[in-house]
Amino acid sequence: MPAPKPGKPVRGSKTGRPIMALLDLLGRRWVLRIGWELHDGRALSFRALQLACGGVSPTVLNQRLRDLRDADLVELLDGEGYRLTKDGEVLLEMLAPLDQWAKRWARKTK
Amino acid sequence: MPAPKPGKPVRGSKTGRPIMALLDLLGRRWVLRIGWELHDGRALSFRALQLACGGVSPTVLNQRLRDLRDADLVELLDGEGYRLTKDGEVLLEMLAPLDQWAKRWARKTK
DNA sequence: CAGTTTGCTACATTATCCGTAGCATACCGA
DNA sequence: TCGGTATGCTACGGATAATGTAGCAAACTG
Repeated sequence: MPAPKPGKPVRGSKTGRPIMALLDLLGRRWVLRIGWELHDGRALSFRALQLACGGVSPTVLNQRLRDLRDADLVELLDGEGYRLTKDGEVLLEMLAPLDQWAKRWARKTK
Repeated sequence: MPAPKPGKPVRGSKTGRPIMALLDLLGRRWVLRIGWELHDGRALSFRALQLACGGVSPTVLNQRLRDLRDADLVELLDGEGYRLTKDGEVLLEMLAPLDQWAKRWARKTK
């Protein structure tokens, strides 16, 4: 499955609405987690990122990184490793409050 | 794979950190989309929801709905169909700005 | 020149998803 | 009482995606 692009039909939507492409992308396995590990300008090498994600298989990791790079959310810097782009940072700042929500969730679920 | 719970080990994390469980849940296929279709208190029948999601197979849809119900994000109301719980609404309000972001993204990607 | 680290690929196995068909229950009008 | 329709949902077989292990080629390091 190719990386979702706004304007193109994606899984479950032929209209090309940007939000649909985004939901498709973010809903792919490991994408949210990868973003989470890279937030706040943190750059990680392929292997460090793999480790941070609890040992994802390099196959999927690489595929997701390609998806994210195609979407201009992540970039590979020579000698620095992978890092969020400016756009990627903006997107992930939006997801930051999820951490708080999750903590409340944990308290309630007990 | 069982529905992720805060406090329990999930895919890629054995620590039980709530955010990890949440990222696992939200990263499952169709979860974000289902939430998106149900936002703002909208209740949809199983079949209407299936249609709204572009014809997802009922197998996965049911599995995801079960995940979401286990997480108390979604509930099935007799005669009303599926709807977000209060917690679910709060979570989805956080994701609302994604729509704006996606639109800017679309403009840039052109 | 051996050892390490880099990003990444190959390959076989397993898990997940998909599409279609269909079941059981409940309602609704004739 | 008999379709017809809608409900939530399951069965099943085939397609697709993810996993785990091994390893390669290039760059750097001692």
